[in-house]
Amino acid sequence: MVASLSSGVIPRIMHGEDISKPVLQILAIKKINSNADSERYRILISDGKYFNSYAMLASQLNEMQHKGQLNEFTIVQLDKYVTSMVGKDGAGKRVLIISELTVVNAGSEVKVKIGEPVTYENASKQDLAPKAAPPLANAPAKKEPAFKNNNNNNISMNTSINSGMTHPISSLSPYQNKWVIKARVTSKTAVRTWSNPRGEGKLFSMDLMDESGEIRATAFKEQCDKFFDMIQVDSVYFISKCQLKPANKQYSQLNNPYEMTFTGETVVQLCEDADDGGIPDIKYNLVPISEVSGMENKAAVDTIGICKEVGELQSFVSRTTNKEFKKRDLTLVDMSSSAINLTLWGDDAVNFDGHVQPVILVKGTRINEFNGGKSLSLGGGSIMKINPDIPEAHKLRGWFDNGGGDNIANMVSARTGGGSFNTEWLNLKDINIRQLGRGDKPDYFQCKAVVHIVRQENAFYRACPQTDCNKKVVDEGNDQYRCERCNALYPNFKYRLLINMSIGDWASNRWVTCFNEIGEQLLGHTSQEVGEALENDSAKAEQMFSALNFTSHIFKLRCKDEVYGDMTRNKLTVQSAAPINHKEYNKYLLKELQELTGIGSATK
DNA sequence: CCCCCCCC
Repeated sequence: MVASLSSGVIPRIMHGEDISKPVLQILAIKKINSNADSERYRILISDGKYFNSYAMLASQLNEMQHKGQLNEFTIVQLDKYVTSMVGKDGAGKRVLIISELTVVNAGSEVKVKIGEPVTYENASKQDLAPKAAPPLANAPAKKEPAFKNNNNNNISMNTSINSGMTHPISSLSPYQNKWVIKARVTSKTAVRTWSNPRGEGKLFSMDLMDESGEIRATAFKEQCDKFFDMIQVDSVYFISKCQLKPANKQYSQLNNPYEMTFTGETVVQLCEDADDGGIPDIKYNLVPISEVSGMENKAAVDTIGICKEVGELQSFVSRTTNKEFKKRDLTLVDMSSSAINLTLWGDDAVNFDGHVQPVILVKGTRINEFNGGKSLSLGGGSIMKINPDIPEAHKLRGWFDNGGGDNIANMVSARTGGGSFNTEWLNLKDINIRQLGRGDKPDYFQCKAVVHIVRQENAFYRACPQTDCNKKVVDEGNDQYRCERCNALYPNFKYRLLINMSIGDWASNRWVTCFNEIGEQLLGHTSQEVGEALENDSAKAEQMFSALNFTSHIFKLRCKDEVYGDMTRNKLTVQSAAPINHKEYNKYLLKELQELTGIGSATK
C-alpha cells in the first residue's frame, strides 16, 4: 500500500507555512562535496506536483542514508523541519532542512516517480495560499518567521519564545543562519589566554544541550568579556546568531559535527521560565568509585564522593609546552569503600578548600592510568559541584560523618608496581635496537638481569631531615646542615641512597641508578645503616655491597635520554627489583621460544 | 582565532 503524497505543499512550506508532517517523495539523494569531516546529503524531494531540489538532511539522519533507507522513490513523512536561507542574508537560496523523518514506503516498494512535479519556484499565487479544507486542516496558520532580521532582538526573541519556534540544536548547520536555540549550559571553561604566531587573545567555551543534542560554543576576546559572567552552568538561554563551523573531532568529545563561535551579532538571553520548557536537566551517570578500576584509560567519568584528603597546591612548568600549571590532588571516597585521586587545575585548584571534607560531584572527568592505578582529572568539558543539594550527597554525608570513610579497602589510584603484568619484557640490547628513551616520554620495560658491580663511591648523600624534602644539604661545619629548598639550618641530616650498579642479561649490560627505597631493599639495610657503614666502617660496607653481587632480579626499568650540558645520556632508573617469579618468567620464555621457532603454538 | 592539563 503506497501512501499518497501531500500534493502541492512544497511551495507553501518554502513560503514559511508550518505544515504538520507532510508526506513527500525522495527523487534523488547525493552527498555534497564539502569538508571531509562533515558529511551532508542534499535531496530532491517532491509532493507529486512540485519538487524542491534544495533540501538537506540534518546530520543525525545521515545514518538512515548509510543504511539505504532513503533511496530513490522512498516516501517519507517529515516530522521536523525548518527552512532557512543559505548564503548571505537575503541574497541566497532558501533551503529545506529535515531533522526528523519517518519512512512511509521504501523506494524499492514504490519503484516510480509519482506525478510530473515541476520546480516549486514556478508555483502560482493561488497555490501559495493556505488551504482551508482537509486533508491539511490541522496545519496551523502561517506563523511569523522564527527570528526576524530586525534590530530589536528582544521582540523577535519573544516572538520565538511565545510561538515555541526555537530550533533543535541537532538541526544547526553552517547552511542555515537564522535560528534561535533554547539550551542549557552543561559546562563552562575558565577564561584562557593564548599567544601564538597567528596572534593572541582570550576565550572561554561552554557546552550547550537541549532535547535534540549538544554543541560546543566558544566566545573569543570581546565576546569572552561580554558573556563570561552572564553564562552560568545549569541555566537555560535563548541563543542566536553564532557562526557554525565543523568541529575538530580531535578535541571535541561532544556528539555534534559542528561547533559554534560567538560573534558581534550573537544574542544571548536568559530563559527565566520556572518551567524550563522541556530542556532536560544535566544528567549525571554516577559511577561508584570502585567501578572506575574496570574502566578504560581516558574514559569520561561522572562520580560523587567525599573529599577525604586534600593535597597542597602545586605549581609546575610543562616540559612540552613550557607553560606554568597549577594543580591540586584530592582523594575522594565513597560507599563502595574505595578511594580515588582527583586532580583539579587552575582556579579550581587554587580556590579549593578541602578542610571541611565536602561532598564532590564531578561530571566528565578523564581517567588517567599509571602503573595500573587510575586517577581522575577535571578538564575542559568537566564540571565539579561542591556539596550539591541532591539525595546522593546527603546520603554520603551521613555515611562519612558516621565513620564510613575509616575503612577504605580499595585504592583505585594505587600503582600496582611490583609484579605487574603490563610491563613489556625486553633485554638490555633492545634498548639500542628499539631506541628506547628518545621520545618525550620515558619508556618502561622489565628484564631479568644479574648484578655485576655495585659502586660504593657516591652511593649516598646527606639529605634534608624533613620528611618530604630529600634535597642534599650543605655542610656548614660545626654540625650545622643547610637545606636550600627549606631555607633552614638543621643540626642533623638523613642519609639517602643513590646507587649506581652495572647489571647484565644474556644480551648486554648497562649501568643503572637505584634510588633510596630500592637501594635499601637490595642491600637489605636501611639508608642510615648503609650511610654509616660507608662513612665509618668500610669492612662492613664492603660486606653489604658485595652481598648484592651476582644476584638475579626482575628489574623494572625506566629509560629516558637526559641532557647534561651538551651531552645526551640514555639513562636507566630502577623502578623496582623483584625476586624472579619462575612461573611467570618461564611463561615469557616459552612464548619467546614459540615465536622464534613456530613450534609448540598449541602448548599452554 | 583555542585545542594546554605535567610528573610518577
